[in-house]
Amino acid sequence: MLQRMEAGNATHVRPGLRERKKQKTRQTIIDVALALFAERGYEQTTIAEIADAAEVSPRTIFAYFPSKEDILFYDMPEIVERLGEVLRDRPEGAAALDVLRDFIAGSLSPDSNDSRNVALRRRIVIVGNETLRRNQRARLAPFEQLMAEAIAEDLHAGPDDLRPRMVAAALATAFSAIQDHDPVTSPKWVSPEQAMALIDDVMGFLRGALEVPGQD
Amino acid sequence: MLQRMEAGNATHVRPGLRERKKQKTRQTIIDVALALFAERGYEQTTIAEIADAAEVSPRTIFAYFPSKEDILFYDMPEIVERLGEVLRDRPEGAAALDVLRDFIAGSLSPDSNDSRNVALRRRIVIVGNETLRRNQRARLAPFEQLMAEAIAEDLHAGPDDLRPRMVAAALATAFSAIQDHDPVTSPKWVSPEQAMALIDDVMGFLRGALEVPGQD
DNA sequence: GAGCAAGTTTGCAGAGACTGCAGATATAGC
DNA sequence: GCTATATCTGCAGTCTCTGCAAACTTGCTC
Repeated sequence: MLQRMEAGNATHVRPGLRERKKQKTRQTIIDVALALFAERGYEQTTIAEIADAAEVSPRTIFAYFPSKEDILFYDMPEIVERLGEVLRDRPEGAAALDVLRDFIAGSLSPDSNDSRNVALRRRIVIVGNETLRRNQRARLAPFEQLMAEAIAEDLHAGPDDLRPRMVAAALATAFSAIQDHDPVTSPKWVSPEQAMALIDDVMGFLRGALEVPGQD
Repeated sequence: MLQRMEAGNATHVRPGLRERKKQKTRQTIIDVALALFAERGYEQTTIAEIADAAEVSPRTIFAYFPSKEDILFYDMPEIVERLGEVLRDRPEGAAALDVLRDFIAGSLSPDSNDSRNVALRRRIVIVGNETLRRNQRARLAPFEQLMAEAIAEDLHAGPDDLRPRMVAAALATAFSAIQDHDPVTSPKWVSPEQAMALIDDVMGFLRGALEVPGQD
């Protein structure tokens, strides 16, 4: 099912044709869907049109994504997973907030101009639609959950201590505020440096909050 | 269109038959819908069934509520409005957090056993459904918005200061955590006293956070 | 390379939310 | 009672999403 590559990195494994084809189809669906959403709006784009542009049947779309919206938010599950790993594997004594800071720093400097454009286009689509804005916020819940758990560990907080969840919520809010800063009126990335300065402010604020005694 | 009542409070105005009938229909829809949701689950209840039980046509349901979900969250717009008023009309110098505290205190002691049961039933319905849980969180956004604005005023914070939004998010999170505390496994109200103690903890935490210097 | 098992794609039929429209019905005010 | 106006309803239609079974691909074995 998996074939080792003869050349190059010995641990690198090349998936079979079937798997590669699937990945390609998935990517095509994402690409054409995002293009259509950006061009004519999310609601104005039907599954049938996406299927048509991706040259698959409408039924196939649903073999890849549970819902139309999941096409737009295609990368969330992966990111949640990565964050989960990072937090789980953090060395003893590494504060959750520090790990989070670095994780966010990492996600602020995207790999390529291309993925930058994809991300930007997507943000414009989301901001332009009430329902999507709502649901984006809702989709942050898994992140909040992970962050809250990690912070709770750091604080040795019991399940009834609301502080971890509050801090996680504050972080999620701050992060989306920074990320979605005016993508319509000024469709530019906040420069990564600016963003990190803001994040560090936020971290400072939250650290301060957690250090105030008398709460437990 | 409106008729003054002959007896009783002189400023009291009694709506015409048309309006009263509308209110009654609306209430009936809400009642039967909540009953059906509680009995057989949200997804398992169709608009047609609600219409049937409320003795209106399915089409009429959509004259009253923009979507099936809005039946379940029927009271949110009203509460948002009330919170908006309370915050807008707060006397000079009354801290937003204090006003919020009182507002929450008010909403924790419902008028009647009956409305208590309605609220409890609804929470069970929501908690039992992934999508509804998500969307409940998302529907708190207007509250967060109002709170953030009021807090920003108190702090004389500029639009780029993220603290008001963070604190508002923390509050929203804390509030729903308290309210939705285990409604399935232990379908009981947290006693209002307990709840207020928790809220006061939360308030203390947030006040502490905002007092830490060095952030602006 | 033929052939089989397992995975993938597709079409079809259908449920269910929601919308626009136009005709029927009810209320308000005279 | 009569008319203007608000409300209700049925109808036809769109769209997302699902289950199912038949076609098709791929991977593997002989």
